[in-house]
Amino acid sequence: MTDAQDIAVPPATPADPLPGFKPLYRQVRERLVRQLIDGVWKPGEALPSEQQLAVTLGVSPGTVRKALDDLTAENLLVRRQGRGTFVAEHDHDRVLFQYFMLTNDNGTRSLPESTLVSLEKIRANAQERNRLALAARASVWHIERVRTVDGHAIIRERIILSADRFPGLGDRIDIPNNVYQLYAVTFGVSVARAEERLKAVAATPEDAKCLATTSGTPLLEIDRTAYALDESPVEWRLSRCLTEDYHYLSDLR
Amino acid sequence: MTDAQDIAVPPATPADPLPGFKPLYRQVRERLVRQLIDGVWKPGEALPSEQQLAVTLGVSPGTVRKALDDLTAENLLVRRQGRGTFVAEHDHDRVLFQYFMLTNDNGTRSLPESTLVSLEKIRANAQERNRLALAARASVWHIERVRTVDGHAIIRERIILSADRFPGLGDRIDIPNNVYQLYAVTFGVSVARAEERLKAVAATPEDAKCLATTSGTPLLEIDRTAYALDESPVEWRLSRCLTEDYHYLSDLR
DNA sequence: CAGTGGTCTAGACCACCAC
DNA sequence: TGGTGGTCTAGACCACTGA
Repeated sequence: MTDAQDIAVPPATPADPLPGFKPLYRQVRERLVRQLIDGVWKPGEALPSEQQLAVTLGVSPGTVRKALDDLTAENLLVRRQGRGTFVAEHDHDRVLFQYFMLTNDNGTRSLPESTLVSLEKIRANAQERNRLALAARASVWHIERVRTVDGHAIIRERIILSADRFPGLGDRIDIPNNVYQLYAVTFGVSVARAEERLKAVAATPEDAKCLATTSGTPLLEIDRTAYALDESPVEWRLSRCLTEDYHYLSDLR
Repeated sequence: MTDAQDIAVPPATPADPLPGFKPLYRQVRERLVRQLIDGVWKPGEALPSEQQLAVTLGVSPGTVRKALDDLTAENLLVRRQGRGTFVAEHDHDRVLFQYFMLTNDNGTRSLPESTLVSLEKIRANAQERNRLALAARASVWHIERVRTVDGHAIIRERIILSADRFPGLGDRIDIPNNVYQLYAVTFGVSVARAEERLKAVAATPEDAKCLATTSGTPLLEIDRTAYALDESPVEWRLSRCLTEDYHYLSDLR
């Protein structure tokens, strides 16, 4: 067969409207992402084999492979030789290594425990609407937590979520430590990536109380926006961290 | 031809000593990296074409391509369609986007100007020897600079380098703003990647003087170790940044 | 126009895993 | 043992660049 520059459209899917010519493996990638968004395969489940996907999509195995390689590099899929290709889960390790960069100065990494301070639903202010791309009179959840390692409070965090996107979240008695798994399993929202903006700030009196330190102590403020598979903002999280015995690790490459 | 599980060793290069079986494209990658280290192709220069490399190395074009793809993903090479594959340079854009994460809160990015404060050669202390993997009585350069944007001092930085690896550096009248280009062009040392550890600290009186602020002001401390192509530590850099109008941008994905 | 990287295909065999 | 991903090969054609 020679170049078939577009995927033969199988069942019912709105074909890309003359996209200015994307490579085939790009189109395959986007088809797969859309199916991930639609929940065709859930986190932890296996995709069809490369061979099957190639047949289904009417594309050569090499092209499917390239698309899967890309998605794996983006941490959306996990490949296990001899077993298959799986939808990435927000398990302990992924959250620890991909979404938690605070490291003990002695080099060890661990996820702090969380203690819920408050959980309320309020009308979103302008900044919150902007960060989460919400409509004019939308509401949001405010989750306040203190996070501890070995009984030492090191992080004070506030999480802000669209109340529409996470209905009934406030009725939950327990907010698990790993909220990204909660988002995925209970609300069908998978966090695909995040951006963090870091500043050094002075502890407010309230910070000082939560973190057992003194007002004015320098804290590392982490301002995170997390995005879903469709690039919509899912979560706005503001953390303030004591960095006397910890540091934020960033790899430049 | 069927699988040739090892590269045919052309001229004179010590063949890998039974590596426990690395994939061919890995071996190709390592051969290429070694040639980069040896300066066979200098930053900005073009490598031979994929076709030529394949013939030279006695490997199929697809295998060469995979190795080049990996090196490109690591920012060691740059590919330009229709032109060739080039050794990555530490030009303004690379330094700005790969090695300078401080961003104005309004979203603009730019490299601050540098003002040299002091440059001296001293005996390395234990911590410096440890960070730079130096021998017992080695010496180091200390470069102190203040960095400004629009006349505002926002960063105070100290750079520590092995005096042996950068001979005669102290005789230079000018230390350019872009030191990584200096390392590469003048000393043949290419920085390949770096790790940064971030903390919030209180400004010392000296910090306060350099940055036109008050003692105790929260500063973002960036502790960077930069590594060469052979993974040896090249530079230890300690920066203290005013983050009232700036933030450190970190992508989680 | 010739030369380069970029895409796509097709098929072989290897390494690993579960049964 | 059969199925999966991982590697390697071979060759066609496309897209881009510069002379």
